[in-house]
Amino acid sequence: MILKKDAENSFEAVSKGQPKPRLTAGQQSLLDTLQHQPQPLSAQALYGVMRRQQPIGLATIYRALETLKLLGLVQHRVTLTGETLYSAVEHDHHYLTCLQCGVSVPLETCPVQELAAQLQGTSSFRIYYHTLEFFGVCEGCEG
Amino acid sequence: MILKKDAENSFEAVSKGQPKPRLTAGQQSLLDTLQHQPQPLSAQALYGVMRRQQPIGLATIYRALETLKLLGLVQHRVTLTGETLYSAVEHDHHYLTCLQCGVSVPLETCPVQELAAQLQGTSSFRIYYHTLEFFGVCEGCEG
DNA sequence: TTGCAATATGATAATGATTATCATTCCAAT
DNA sequence: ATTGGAATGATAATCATTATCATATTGCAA
Repeated sequence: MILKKDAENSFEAVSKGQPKPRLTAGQQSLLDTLQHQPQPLSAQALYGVMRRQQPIGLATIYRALETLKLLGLVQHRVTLTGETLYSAVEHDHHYLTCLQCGVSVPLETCPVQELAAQLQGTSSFRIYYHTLEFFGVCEGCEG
Repeated sequence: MILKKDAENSFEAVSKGQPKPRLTAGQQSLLDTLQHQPQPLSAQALYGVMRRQQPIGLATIYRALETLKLLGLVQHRVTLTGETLYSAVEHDHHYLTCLQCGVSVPLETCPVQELAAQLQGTSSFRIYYHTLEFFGVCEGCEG
């Protein structure tokens, strides 16, 4: 999925004849915040970041993330410790994670785009994003 | 990674000159149970299943799953509701999940094997398994 | 075989991220 | 301006997972 970078309302970029919900100020604000992060963030971390700018409740963060996820604007992945990390849907960010120490190394390549496109045609799903993660043991832990 | 199906001790199949820990009775039992499941199961579900055969504590299930994961014998994935599902590492099981209703459709193809092999060489990781998941909205929910 | 040390197990309490609740506030359309 | 519905905040509740700790089991050496 391709996302125009500086679209007024980012939703435009992915809506394809869908009903067009407007983002609330809070949701837009969260999306902006997320788009300026170099790393995926947990809801709690976002809470900390955003609260420095404006008063906002934790529950609102969770709800906004859920909404944005449903709109295909935000994607998630789950760490080994069970926290969910969120990021704006822009590029692919895939990881190689050590099951032992938990360190995650971002990957460059993503061979999944083609399959995604193919699935889009084959299945009856409208595909928003995907996760691809490798798990193993890193050199340091390989003892 | 290829796993001989009826190996005495399944660990043999993936150990490649590693220190060779023996599985405890409980761990082996859990692995057997998992290998006979057609679907990935949560720890709690495994607790329910295994308890019908023999007395076993929930904490033991979690510990055994962790151990087997570190040995490369068991893999995990996390559902939208936050529960972790475990399965024996045998085949690839990838999914297409609806963000709205949560339904998961298993996929057939897996284009990741080559990349995995490549990564094995490039990175300093010993790769055990990977997850590949697509998220979107299914036809029914596409309102 | 006996005894010791290390590891595994069970039961249960504690943790912590996420959700549900509910009263209040904001918005859009009448 | 008024009203109905959605959004928000604060907080309590939920629930999978972890930590704790006492007990049981195993591996190993004498």
